[in-house]
Amino acid sequence: MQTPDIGSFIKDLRENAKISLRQLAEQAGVSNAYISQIERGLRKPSAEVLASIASALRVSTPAMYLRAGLLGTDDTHGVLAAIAADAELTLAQKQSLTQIYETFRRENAREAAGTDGVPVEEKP
Amino acid sequence: MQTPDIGSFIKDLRENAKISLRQLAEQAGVSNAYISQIERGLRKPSAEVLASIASALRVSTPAMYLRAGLLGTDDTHGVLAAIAADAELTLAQKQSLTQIYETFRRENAREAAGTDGVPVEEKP
DNA sequence: CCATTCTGCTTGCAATTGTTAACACGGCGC
DNA sequence: GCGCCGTGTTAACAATTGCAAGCAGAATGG
Repeated sequence: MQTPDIGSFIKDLRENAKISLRQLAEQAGVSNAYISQIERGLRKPSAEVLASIASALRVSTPAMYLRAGLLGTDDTHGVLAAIAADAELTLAQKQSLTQIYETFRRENAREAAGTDGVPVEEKP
Repeated sequence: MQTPDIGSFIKDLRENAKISLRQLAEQAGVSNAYISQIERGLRKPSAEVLASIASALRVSTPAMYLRAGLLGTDDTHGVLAAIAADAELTLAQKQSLTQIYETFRRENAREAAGTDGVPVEEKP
């Protein structure tokens, strides 16, 4: 596994924030016992719990996922992730953009020829 | 939940790719029965399984997470997600950049103490 | 000295994930 | 008719998540 351990990452963040196990548990909405087990690597938290903890620790969800090994590297261009995490788009807009982008990518991969009818605008 | 169902999304992608349940299961490395249950909304797949299915269906992991409701809206600027998904950075570089960025953001939030949702207790 | 109140840790327990069987239905060849 | 492979579905099962409740130890104060 690429993740050395997500527990010590969370623990570092928690101690850096100078809050106790129970305080973090309360803010994240999970039990204190579970936080303890997560920090020592005894349990592997789900994505939902991971996101809650990230929110409580003022860390972005993608950052936590990346650390947990849930977000990989080579399967995508950066564009999609940027879309997914952009705070200035609504969820519907994200899904539309994402789906369009994926459709384009699939078609490109299938045909592999440059006959492209719809130009793709690059957004800085 | 904002996601009506992740199952029909997967099913649509699978039928669009014209592959069977078992083919998708094999490529994703999960059981065929489980794919069936997921597509009908009987089970909620974990992030790992979701990522495997996404890979098998040639869809990016963030796109799948977004569709499953695991990736939210208000968590960050697009910067971090872009870092996470950038194929030209090593994992270690991503983590370093991410951590630095998060640290900056935390310090900004701490010093610009004004319109804040959750107060941070400071011990004098 | 004892009570209180922190800290984190351990122990059962319910709910869920994900698998390995099977199952029913349908098409095609003998 | 009978097999054989294909589709998706269901049932029983082991493994895991996540929680409520209680544990020991240290600090503080009556």
